[in-house]
Amino acid sequence: MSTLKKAGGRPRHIGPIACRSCDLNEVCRLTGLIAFDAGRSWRSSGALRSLETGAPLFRAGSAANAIYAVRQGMLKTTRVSAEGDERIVGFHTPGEVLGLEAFGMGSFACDAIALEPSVCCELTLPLPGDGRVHELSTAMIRLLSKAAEPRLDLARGSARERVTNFLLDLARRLGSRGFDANQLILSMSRQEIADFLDTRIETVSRVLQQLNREKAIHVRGSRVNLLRLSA
Amino acid sequence: MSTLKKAGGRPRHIGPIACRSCDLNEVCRLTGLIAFDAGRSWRSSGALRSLETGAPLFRAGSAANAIYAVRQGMLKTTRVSAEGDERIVGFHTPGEVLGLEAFGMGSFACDAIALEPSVCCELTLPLPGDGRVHELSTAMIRLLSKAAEPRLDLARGSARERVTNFLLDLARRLGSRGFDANQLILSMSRQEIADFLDTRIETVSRVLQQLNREKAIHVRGSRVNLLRLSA
DNA sequence: CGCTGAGTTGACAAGATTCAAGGGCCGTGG
DNA sequence: CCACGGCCCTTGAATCTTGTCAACTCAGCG
Repeated sequence: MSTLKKAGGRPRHIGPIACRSCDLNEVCRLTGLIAFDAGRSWRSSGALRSLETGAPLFRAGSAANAIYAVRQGMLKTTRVSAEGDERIVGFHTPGEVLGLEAFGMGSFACDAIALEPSVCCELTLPLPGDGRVHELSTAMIRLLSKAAEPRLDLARGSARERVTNFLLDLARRLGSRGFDANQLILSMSRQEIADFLDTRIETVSRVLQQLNREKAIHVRGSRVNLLRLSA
Repeated sequence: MSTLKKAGGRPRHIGPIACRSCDLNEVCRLTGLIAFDAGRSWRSSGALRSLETGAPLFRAGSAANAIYAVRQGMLKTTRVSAEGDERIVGFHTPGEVLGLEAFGMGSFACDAIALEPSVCCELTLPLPGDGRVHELSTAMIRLLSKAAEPRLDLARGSARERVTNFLLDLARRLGSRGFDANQLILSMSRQEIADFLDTRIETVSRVLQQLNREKAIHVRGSRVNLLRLSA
C-alpha cells in the first residue's frame, strides 16, 4: 500500500510533540480564549488529520480552509519549478506550521506530503475577507511575520557543506522541540535529500559515508548519530 | 565618495515607480482612509528615505519602526550565514516591500543596502503590542501572507540555468511594474550576482558572454538586452 | 529464495573553480 | 587634453569537484 518502501526497517514515528513546544501554541490558546465576531471568527478546533506515508495534507492551488501544525511525523512541501519539475521546498518537523501562505491568498502555494505516518493539527480559517478590517491576534501576526523572514537556503556551498548543514539544521530544529538532537531519524529518502540540496543521490550517499568514515557521524540507513559534526 | 565604482558609465536610476504599481499601494490607501485607535494606529506617512549607493536602509538587529517600499533604484538584502560570511538574500526592485519580518519581531532580520542612488517610502509601524489584539487590514495580512509563501531559490541547477533564471526573474519583476522587461539595468556588480547565485564571478561573466555570443542576450557592462532568452 | 527497490561504490566525463593575465572604462592629475 | 592608475570585467589554462553511468550490496517481502 505504502508508496515509499524504506530500507533498514526504518523507524517511523517522530513525535508526538507537546503543545507547549509547538509554534501554534500561542495562537491555539488565544483562539480558544478570545471572543470574535461570530461571522468571521476562527476557532482552535481540536481537529486532527492523520496521514499515511505519501498522503497529501494539502495540494498547491486547492482552496485553503485551514492552517496546520505538525503534531507527529514529518512532512515535505514541494512546488513545481518554472521548468516544470517538482522541487522540494522544505521538510517539516513536529511543532512547525504549514500553509501560512494560504492565510491571505485563499489557496495553498505548495503540496504538503507526509514522509511517514503523521498527524497534523488543523486550525480552521476565517471566512474570506470582504475588504473590511479583520481582527487578528498579535500571536498570528508574529507567526506570519516570522514566516516572512528571509531565509538562507541550505543548498549552497560544496556537497559536503550542504549535507552537513542539512543535518545540523535538522538537529537544531528537533533539538529545539525537545527531541534528542544527536539521534536523527531521516524520514526522507536519499533522493529527497538530494533534490532538496540540489545535488545527486550518489553525492549525498558519498558525503554521508565519508562523514561516517571520519567518525563525524554514525549513519545506518535512516538513523544518523551526530558524533562531532560541525559546519 | 561612492563605494561602488561601476564600469561602463552605468546608468543609475531605476524608477521611480507609480504608486499604483507598488505592493504597498493598497496598504497605503487603507491606512490613510481607515480610522484606528490613536494609541496603536499606523499611518501612511509620506516619509521618503533617499539613499546613496552603498548606504543602508536598515541593518539586521536594529529596532524596527517602519516597513519600506522601494520607490526608485535598487537594493540588496544580506544576512550573515552560519559560517559567518555575508550572503545576499535578494535584490529588490521598485514596488517591492522590505522589512516585513520586522512587523512581528520588532527588529530587522537582514541588512538592506542601496545598489544605486535610491528612494524608499517609509511606513511607520504601530507601537509594540501589549498582548492584546491588533487591528490589521486585510491588505496587510495579504502582504504578510504573500511574503510567507515558500519560494524556490534561483541558485539551483547549472551555472547557465542560474544566470538565465536570474535574468528572467529580474525581467519578470521589472516588467510587472511597467518597466521594459527586455532592457535590464544590472545595478549590482558581477560579484554580487555571483554571491547571490552561489557561484564565482568568472562563471557569471563566462555565462553572460556565452549567451551574448549565442545572441540570446546583448550585454554591455551593466546593460543587458534580452533578445530570445528562455529557461 | 529469488525479486524488488533503496542505497552504496567505482570509473570516467562534464562542468565549475582556481589562478593568472589582459582589456576597458573612469576619474584624477599633470 | 591626454597619460596614468584603479577597479571591474573578461579570458585562458590547469585542477578539482560533481555528475553520469553502471554494477553491486543489502534488507524486506512474497
